[in-house]
Amino acid sequence: MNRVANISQQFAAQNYKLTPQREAIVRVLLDNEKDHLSVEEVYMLVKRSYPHLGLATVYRTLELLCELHIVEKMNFGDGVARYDLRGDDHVHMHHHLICSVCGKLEEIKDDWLADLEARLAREYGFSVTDHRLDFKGTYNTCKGNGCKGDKECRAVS
Amino acid sequence: MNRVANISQQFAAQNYKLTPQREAIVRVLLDNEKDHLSVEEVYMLVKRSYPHLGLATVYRTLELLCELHIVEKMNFGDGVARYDLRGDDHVHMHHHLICSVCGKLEEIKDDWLADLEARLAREYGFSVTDHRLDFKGTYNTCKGNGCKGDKECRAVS
DNA sequence: TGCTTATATCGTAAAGATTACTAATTATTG
DNA sequence: CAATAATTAGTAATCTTTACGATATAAGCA
Repeated sequence: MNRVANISQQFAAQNYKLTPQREAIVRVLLDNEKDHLSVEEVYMLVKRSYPHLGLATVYRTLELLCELHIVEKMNFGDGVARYDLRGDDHVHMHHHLICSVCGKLEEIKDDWLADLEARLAREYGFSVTDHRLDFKGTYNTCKGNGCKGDKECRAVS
Repeated sequence: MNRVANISQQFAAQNYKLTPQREAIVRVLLDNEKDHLSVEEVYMLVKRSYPHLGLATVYRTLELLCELHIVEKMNFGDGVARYDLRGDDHVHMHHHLICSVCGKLEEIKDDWLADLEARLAREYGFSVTDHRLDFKGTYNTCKGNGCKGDKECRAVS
């Protein structure tokens, strides 16, 4: 099924309407699925198709999408919230590689933690609904390019 | 060795001084090692032993401690940065369990990801210097207490 | 000791991100 | 069509963090 129609149904199921503004925002997210857009970035992109849209509407819509578990709100330490589309099944099980040299952020869509989550249930009595796993380090191809300095510690892990 | 003296040496090694203000802040962090204090919380606590201290000094000192890899800056999605003491060896390899019902935040100090990190080096050419792993879910003992509602989605994973 | 220079602090102003709020607009219901 | 509810726009207010100028403290040296 068309993904916009699918999301439209999810809105309707919770008595929300997919207004033109909201649809324009959803389309921007779908068109930039690989990125982790900030509110400001969504705002800029959506203005191309909907020039009149207000910033507060972007905030409200992203919050709503989050409530519906369509997107995930994340923070990578650059001072702004970023949003990541969840899969159709609403799970959000992927990992990030963040390179200290080039700043690249790569996504890995496997779920490597099934064993650990079983162990948490067994040993800690804790059942996992979601997780977040980020690795910080360097790509071998970036080695020797020099480090951007220790200021990177200012970013949030 | 005394941990404050140890940290004092680390300051000196980088030509920084452990001023009375900085020492008061370090002591608050050591006395509350189990917590993940925010700047505001550190500020409140340190005022007991150093009532005259300014907020900007707390920001600057925590940034400095971060630069020296003595603390780790983190974000758990409540809108403020939080700080976590690293071990004496400066590594920061532990995990968090975050309960959606009671809000408890538990730390697990094992390193469960050595295998995955080997795999990243092998398959992705990426060498890990640090990682972050948070699990969201519920403790079995919290089940049935009712959920605080889906507003939790507003928090950053 | 006194002078000079660098470092650190204080208090607050400024910046940036997010939320709150009011009026206006659009849709829905009867 | 009138009345009610939902949504949006625009902006003000809030909150966290950073920047800045003045003051204070410490270190180096004649």
